Amino acid sequence: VSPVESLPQQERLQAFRTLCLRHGLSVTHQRWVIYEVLKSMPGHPSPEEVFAQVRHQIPAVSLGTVYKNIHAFLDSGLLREVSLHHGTLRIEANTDPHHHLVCRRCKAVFDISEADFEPLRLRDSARVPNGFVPDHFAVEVIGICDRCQQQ
Amino acid sequence: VSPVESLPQQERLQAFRTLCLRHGLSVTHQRWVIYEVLKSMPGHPSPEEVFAQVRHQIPAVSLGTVYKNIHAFLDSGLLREVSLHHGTLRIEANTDPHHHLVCRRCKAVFDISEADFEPLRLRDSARVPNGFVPDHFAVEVIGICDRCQQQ
DNA sequence: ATAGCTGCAAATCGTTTGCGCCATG
DNA sequence: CATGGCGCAAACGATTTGCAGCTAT
Repeated sequence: VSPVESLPQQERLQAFRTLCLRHGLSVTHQRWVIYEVLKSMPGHPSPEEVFAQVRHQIPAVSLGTVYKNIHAFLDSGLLREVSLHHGTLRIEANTDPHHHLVCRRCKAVFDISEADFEPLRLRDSARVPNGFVPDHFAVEVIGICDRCQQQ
Repeated sequence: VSPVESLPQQERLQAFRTLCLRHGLSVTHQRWVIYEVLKSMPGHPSPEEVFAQVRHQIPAVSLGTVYKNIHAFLDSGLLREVSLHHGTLRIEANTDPHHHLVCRRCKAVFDISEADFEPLRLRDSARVPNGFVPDHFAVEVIGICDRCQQQ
């Protein structure tokens, strides 16, 4: 439970107003409820899952509104998506061990050799969920590519 | 240019036959062309992009066949996809610095604190594409989760 | 006031599936 | 000759869009 979530609703709303102001978004009832739902859901919800929850509080809400608001949050940088999501399947034809550089703006992906990293490993103290057996690491270096830099 | 790509076509085909045998796939003309196209394309092609290329060599090929073969490659482990692809957008509501554990089989995602990793960094010798400005790392620990383990 | 947001319904896009025919092992 | 793969077309699920009325600033 993060400190923000334990604040009374009044103060959470105030914090949300500030956040929206900073990110250039206006504050609507739907947007506020969608944000609260996002923050309260465990894991990494999909738009449909968010919609289902929001519906409990605003029965007339539309799925389109949920999508529009999620994009408002992502585009303004107020929230992030879990992983680059091209919306389409991408095949990795490079079978050499390597990782990826991803441009935050245009989502272009570049390869970078695994040998370019200092060895990566979990601390001995790391607490991994029960019984999860790690196999390998996939690293994304998020940043801005040359082209996008110049615009 | 990988060594495989520079072999004459005859030998590449032979290598492909071996690969298919090892992964339990039969060898068809379409499958072979799709594989060659995948290997020859720079970057991380989408099914549509592959389809467009394959069409140059087999005008009557169908998009469905491209999808089926891509899945044959992925399911058999002959190739990988670039990144976990839920097929749906996932929102990251956790704003604490953390990384992800991803189950290869069911694609479930768990959070793991950034503090659980030994410090991650690029070697000084690392060669990053011109002008790419790194911002932060996103690590996925790929493996098998408890539930999937037991099935 | 006015620019932005909402709900609705239709459109679009990526992907999957069912089927009758054909190629591979 | 038996199984699996092919092309085709229809189905499907996720996401986007256009629009007319309402709301926040």
